[in-house]
Amino acid sequence: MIKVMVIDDHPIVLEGLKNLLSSRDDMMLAGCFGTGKAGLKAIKELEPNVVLLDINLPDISGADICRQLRRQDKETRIITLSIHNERPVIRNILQAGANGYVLKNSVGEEIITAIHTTLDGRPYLCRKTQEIMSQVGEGDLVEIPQVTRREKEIMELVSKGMTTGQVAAQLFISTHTVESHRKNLIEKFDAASMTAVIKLATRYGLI
Amino acid sequence: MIKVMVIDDHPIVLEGLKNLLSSRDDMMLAGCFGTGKAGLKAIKELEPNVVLLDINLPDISGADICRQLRRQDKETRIITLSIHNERPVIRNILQAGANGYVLKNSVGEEIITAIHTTLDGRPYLCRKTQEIMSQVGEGDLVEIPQVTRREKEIMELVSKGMTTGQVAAQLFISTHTVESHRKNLIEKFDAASMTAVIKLATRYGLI
DNA sequence: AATAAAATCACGGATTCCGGGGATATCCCC
DNA sequence: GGGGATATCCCCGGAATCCGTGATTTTATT
Repeated sequence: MIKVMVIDDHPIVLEGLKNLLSSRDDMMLAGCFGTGKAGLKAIKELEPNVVLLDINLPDISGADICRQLRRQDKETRIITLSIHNERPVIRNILQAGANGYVLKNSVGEEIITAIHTTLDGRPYLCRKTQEIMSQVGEGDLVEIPQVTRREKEIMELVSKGMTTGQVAAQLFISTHTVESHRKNLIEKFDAASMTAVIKLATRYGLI
Repeated sequence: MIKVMVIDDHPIVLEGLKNLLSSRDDMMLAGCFGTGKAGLKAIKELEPNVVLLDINLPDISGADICRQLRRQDKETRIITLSIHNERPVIRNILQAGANGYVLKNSVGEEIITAIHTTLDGRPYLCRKTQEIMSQVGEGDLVEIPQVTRREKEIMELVSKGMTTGQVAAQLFISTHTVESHRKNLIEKFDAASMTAVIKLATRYGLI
């Protein structure tokens, strides 16, 4: 019996996956969680064979969750779910230690296949994802930078249109500090300006 | 026999819809097009009963296509397809004259239901969309501004991180002109800065 | 305990952005 | 033909941003 855990903050997706799993008699649902924190804790306790993980959770990024699990040298297979079909996003999560990537508009069958394939020790990408990854070209060298909690916070406020001064006031820190973070972000994203950073971050689902 | 036309620039989606329609004997495919321009022309000639329209086409925005069709007082039902599940996007396209809105991660059944419902003269929103639209709150008063071709161009270049001067050089226009466009965009989006504009535009699928 | 990473603060100068004006030419639709 | 939308161009001043360079403190991780 395969123990499957689901971590996703969308109730509808959760519901759908529940139904999918309960229709199979070789799998069982080992828990449903809506946040990364709760999910991580539960994985340690319940030790599921497979985790279906939404990579856009409110608290922790999917990549971070993967890294934390891999650091503990877990055998748990991680199949990531996402609506994002951009190369850098996919590669980023795979590099972080995910075993599979399935777009949310895939059919249930693909998820079942993904579970079996990853348990066999092979990675699994859904149809559409395979297509995307097999195309050579443009966005090839783009890496998704690792942003810190604070930097993410800064990006979110800046993307709302707040100026450096306003962000500083909101976070009770100096404008100089905010400027430092902005500079670091521009450098990390290898962007020409904060505007470009915001576009990339939005597109990659970081904010 | 219901004549259904599909306008979508994603071959995979096109393929899926083709299969879906060919499996029904009360519907027929009245043409497949990958651009708004080709689609609009074809609608005038073929006069389909229903158009399945991706709202993010490379050349013309989905909302513009709806408006153009509605201006001609066509009876054609328009069912829009999209991956975007944001309130403003949905409301915008419905206001432009669409009869239905179906998220791309919906099942084929929903599309069939959408076709029948809209032909009965009623609007149709897919399950998820209904949920989103029935939630009251936050993004309620947000309208998606109507941007011109030129403004869109400016947004795209700015979002790449180009400065006003660089954009002007690229487009062979004066920096003053670029500044005017930026100002107009900020005003149209009711944003505090260009950064916020880019975020909104990215999120709404405008760029 | 030691090293690394993240977060904090600081200065100065060149450049850019934003908001407030105004002006002209073109195209499309009624 | 007139009105409206679009695209183009111009000016100015105050504010904010970007970039280089540097440093301190807090917080993990080993």
